[in-house]
Amino acid sequence: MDVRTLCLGILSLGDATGYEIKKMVAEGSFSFFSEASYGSIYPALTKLTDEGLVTCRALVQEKRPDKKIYSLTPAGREELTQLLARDPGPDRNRSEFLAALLFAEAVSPQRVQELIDDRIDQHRSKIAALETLLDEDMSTASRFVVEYGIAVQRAALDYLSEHRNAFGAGNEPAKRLEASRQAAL
Amino acid sequence: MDVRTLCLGILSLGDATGYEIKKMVAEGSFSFFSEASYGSIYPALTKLTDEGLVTCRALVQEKRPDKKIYSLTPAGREELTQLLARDPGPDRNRSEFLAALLFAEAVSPQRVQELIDDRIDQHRSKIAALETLLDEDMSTASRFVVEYGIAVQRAALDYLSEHRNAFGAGNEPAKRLEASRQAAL
DNA sequence: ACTTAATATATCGGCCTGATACTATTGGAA
DNA sequence: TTCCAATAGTATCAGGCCGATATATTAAGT
Repeated sequence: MDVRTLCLGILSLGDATGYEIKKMVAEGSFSFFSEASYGSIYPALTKLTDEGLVTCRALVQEKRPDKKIYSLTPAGREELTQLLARDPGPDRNRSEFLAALLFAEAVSPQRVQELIDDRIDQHRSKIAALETLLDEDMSTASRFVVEYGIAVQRAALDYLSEHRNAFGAGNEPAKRLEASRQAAL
Repeated sequence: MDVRTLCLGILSLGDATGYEIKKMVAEGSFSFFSEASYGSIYPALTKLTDEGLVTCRALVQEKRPDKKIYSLTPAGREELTQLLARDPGPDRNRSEFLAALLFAEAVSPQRVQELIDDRIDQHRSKIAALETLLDEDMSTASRFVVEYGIAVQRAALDYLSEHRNAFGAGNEPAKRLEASRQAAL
């Protein structure tokens, strides 16, 4: 999902500033499945305004920098509906941690252990943060997404906890692999 | 993890061509946690060659286009060790599917149901594909990563199966949200 | 007194994706 | 048998996005 669609979607839930959108994708329940930087949010908001899909009103603040509050227009809502009608693409998971484990031939078993234990702590923190988000009067969709996130994080945590001793012996190096073996690697 | 490091890591497991590297990240056990396009792999390989971290030998084939087989040099292996010594960044999960659910106010319950059921099928396929990869004489690390992937996919599948009827009634729209509520959204 | 975090908008280099181009062979469907 | 799709390969490019950085003010912690 590109940042343009993400902004449209977030604004469909209520007005917001660029700064608030960034906070929502970084810390809110969006944080589990999306990301976006200022470098993409602000230009997207500007472009959406030019296209008439959102409107912007400036709010002058005395003790803070001025805010630009964006609102979805009917045309924007229509555009979002069109965008959401398409089949969503597959989920994408990226993990430097898992990559490091796969390439860890040169890394000591102690270091691997440390990496796994750190990751276990991080999953615990993430789960705690997601549980904080749970709230009795949150929407069905929000609850669904947050609980989904918790379930997945917990599965990772459990797997790591149960297999944290898997890397005992050394690993065997490889030379030139057969093509048939490479796919299974 | 940038494509440069990814190539170095894959080549540390055995020689490969750009085409093979692409196949491994797209279909092999790397597919669960990383991705890379030709547009990044080929330039990365060229640059790594220039830097002396990999070497390239051309293999002329009669009935196929010529191959360029890349091998890691000792300097490349050293560079990889340096790169892997840093703490891995956090995992990143992106999901258009979850986003679509959150923004689904305008979408019919029937469509939501369809979306969830499609996703359930996709998870089943992915799990089956990962299980195919499992092999008795695969390395400890590969097994760990693939099993991790299966565990996570299965958690998602289970959650979806158990909550596929969660979206019964309509959702309530929102106007301007309080900042304190937005974080919890 | 000093530094860190939070509030807020904005730009930019460079990495990366997705699409596309080009060529040739093999396997299966019509 | 003929044709199409998939496979095997390398390669480029427009445009999207991240991460870092700049700027400025205030609150709070040390």
